[in-house]
Amino acid sequence: MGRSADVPRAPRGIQRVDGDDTGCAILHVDMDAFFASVEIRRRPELTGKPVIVGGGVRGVVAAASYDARRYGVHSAMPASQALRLCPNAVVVRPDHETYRAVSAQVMTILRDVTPAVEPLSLDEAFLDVSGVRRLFGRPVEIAIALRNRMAETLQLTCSIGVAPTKFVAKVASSRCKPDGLLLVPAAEVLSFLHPLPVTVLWGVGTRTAEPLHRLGVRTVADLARLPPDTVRRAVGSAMAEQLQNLAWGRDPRPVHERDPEKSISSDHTSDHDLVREADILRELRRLSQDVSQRLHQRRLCGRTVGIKVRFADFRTVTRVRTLPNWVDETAHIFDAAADLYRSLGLDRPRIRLLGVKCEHLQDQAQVPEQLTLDAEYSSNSGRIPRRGRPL
DNA sequence: TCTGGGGTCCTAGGACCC
DNA sequence: TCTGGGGTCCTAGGACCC
Repeated sequence: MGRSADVPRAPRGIQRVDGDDTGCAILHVDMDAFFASVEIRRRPELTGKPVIVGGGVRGVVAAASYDARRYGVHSAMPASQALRLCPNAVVVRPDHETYRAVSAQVMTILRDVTPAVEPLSLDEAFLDVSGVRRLFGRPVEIAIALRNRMAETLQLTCSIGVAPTKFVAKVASSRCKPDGLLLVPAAEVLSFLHPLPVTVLWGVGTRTAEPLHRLGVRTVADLARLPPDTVRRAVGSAMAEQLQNLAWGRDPRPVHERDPEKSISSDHTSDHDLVREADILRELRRLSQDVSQRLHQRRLCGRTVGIKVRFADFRTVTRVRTLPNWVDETAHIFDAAADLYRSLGLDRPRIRLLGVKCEHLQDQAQVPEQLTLDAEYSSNSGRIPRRGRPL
């Protein structure tokens, strides 16, 4: 079947390929409405329809096709609200296994160009193409070839930003979506960034935007020109320095492969609030088992176990405990989680979400065997030396 | 309107050690 | 008798990102 002609052509995005791409070695590749596009590819009858991936009693939108976005639907929006905005949307339950498999194909295509690929999530990655110029041509030529390759072999569209730094490349890809390609030449970085809203900066979400807005900061240029002391007082010193660097186009972070994972967690919002302790403990055990399985898959164990409890009123508490031993078995993780839960001393709680996590991760091979033995652990259980705040 | 699930990083205070 | 300063680890909460 001549499928390449059937690539869903939502509105074609901005295409800017002219200009000097010398020094623009960073590409940010972002698949368009990834989960939704994968679902539409699997069920072509959905082409042209508003598709929402997500849903559930208390669910949110994980991805929305561009036909759904026209109604104001966007990811992370409560599904109930999305359906009010777009009652004729087709709601599809997420199928993360398939998304992971397609994501692996995407990353393979990227790594065919260069090993310098840094995945950010299933549907996004940075590439540093400075080392493959002789092999594959200028950065813009590489970006064009990648977009063609995605369309031909995967029947999926992506948007690519080409720029001198990661941050600018990422902003560029977000400004040309969907199905776009945007080059930001080195000489034009500031004229590109400065008119944009300050919220495009990495780290400026709704909360950080508040003090900035109070200072009259609306655009990246406003922030760039503010005295550093003023920015520090508004957002703290670490954040201030980072934001002003980004605002002046300074972003020396290299493209590198992912760091090892630092934590593994599993949490779940129940369709209906949990109130009975037996139900709560059953859920903690299920989550502990999930965390344990993923630790085993990665041949890891952890030394710190934590829980998260979100009440019906959305108030959230977390508790963590660093154990004397490394753990990876369900029973050990659950024992610690249940102990932490009981230490909260809750009286008839209404709980909408429970979570379990493990951190301080270490390769199983590097952990002395006897430290994970059951006997040793259980003799400690419940009498773990505590520091800091009593629970 | 009613808020998922997977993560990372930062802050601030306290304990503890040298 | 009064009391420094640096460094590390631990914990709770929160902001942010996809």
